[in-house]
Amino acid sequence: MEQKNSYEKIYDIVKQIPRGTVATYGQVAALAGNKRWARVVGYALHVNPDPEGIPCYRVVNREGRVSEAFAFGGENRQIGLLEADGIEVKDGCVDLSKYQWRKEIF
DNA sequence: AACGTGACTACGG
DNA sequence: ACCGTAGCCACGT
Repeated sequence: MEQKNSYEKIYDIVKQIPRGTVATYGQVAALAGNKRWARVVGYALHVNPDPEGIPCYRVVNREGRVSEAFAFGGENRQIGLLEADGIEVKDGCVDLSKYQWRKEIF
């Protein structure tokens, strides 16, 4: 018995985010099936059962701002990982215009 | 079963 | 342009 498609789908989307790219909650939610899942996406990442397989640090809000209540390691950890991916982070902000994943399809 | 909360987004004033 | 409120979905108490 599997958990459920909802969260699994969200995790699958996040896992598919290519290196050096970021995605917004709304985008992940839209790709998962419903844009209104933005909050659910946040919760799904909050429970983050596999932080090593699910790069939740590549998921940012609509502003391109990273989460304040980041879970595994701290926000500083997320910024470090993003920079390691080749993403420029400014005060916890990412330039979505340059790094947002497949924003074209949006 | 119902209310409240939350890593969100969008619209209105 | 900024701040406040509304909408949506899932989970915990």
